[in-house]
Amino acid sequence: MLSRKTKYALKALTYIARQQEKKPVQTAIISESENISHKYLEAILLTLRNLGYLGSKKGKGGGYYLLKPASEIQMVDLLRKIEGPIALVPCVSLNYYEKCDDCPDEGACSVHLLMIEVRDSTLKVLENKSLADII
Amino acid sequence: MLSRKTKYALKALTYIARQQEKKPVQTAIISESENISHKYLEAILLTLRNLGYLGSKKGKGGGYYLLKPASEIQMVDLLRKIEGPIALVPCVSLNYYEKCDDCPDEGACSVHLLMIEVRDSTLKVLENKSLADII
DNA sequence: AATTACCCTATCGGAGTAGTAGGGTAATGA
DNA sequence: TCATTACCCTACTACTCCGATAGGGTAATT
Repeated sequence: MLSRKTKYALKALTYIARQQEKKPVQTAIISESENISHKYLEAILLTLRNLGYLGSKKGKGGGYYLLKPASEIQMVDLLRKIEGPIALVPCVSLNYYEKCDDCPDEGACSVHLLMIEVRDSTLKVLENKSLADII
Repeated sequence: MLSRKTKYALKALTYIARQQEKKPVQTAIISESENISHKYLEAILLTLRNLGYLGSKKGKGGGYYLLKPASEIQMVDLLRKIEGPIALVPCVSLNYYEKCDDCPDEGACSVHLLMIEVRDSTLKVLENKSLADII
């Protein structure tokens, strides 16, 4: 299941990306439009900024804005950074790999092999999606 | 992420399905072979029995056994019943649908549309997999 | 009748999530 | 300059779920 945090991050990014002008968007506006708790959204936007997706401008007329064109923001990267692994079990994760403490042999594990297939099909979708695609 | 419960359930089922003879398999044997807490496994096997996947036999020489051929046990069904929804957000779940409290219009939600694609690609994998396929 | 193995209830610590509280700091415009 | 606006940061809390444990009860074999 996708966390609310990730969902909010996606919604906020699409909201910002949808703006015609490059003007910064205020957090209050996003939180009202998308029905997200204002303070909670602040924390998320801050994360997105620290990840290099957003820039911010303080003072009157300030807010958040995209640092890259929406077409260059890939869904896979975003989800991995906010949500964590794409894979459903750590032992098939490409970016967050962890060995199972119980499995002596991954190659012989039926769950392992099944989850690789699931992971790959999910990746296929996410690797071909940018922020621009979902606006 | 897949819960340990589901992973254990899959492992237990494959273990039972691998037996040549139709003889019942004891919980103790499964828990030792697959490194699963014995008591916890008991609860899982009980669930699988109540779901109609397994039968059980008490007394000496008892244990659990498959009620259906492995080829008729579909991964989608199993995962849905043990783990819950396949979808990553409730609003795109086919079997566990729930409306988002924040979204006024699902059709306009970018997250919604993206997650439908992810769900469908996952389903495509799981719908073509039976227990027999992953042994 | 004793053994074996299934069956059930209750409980618990730990981890993570969503959200709140409250304040601080920097940069605009007037 | 100075007040306003809006970003920035820390800490805390209520809540839920998960994996696991404890301890016993019951039914069916040999």
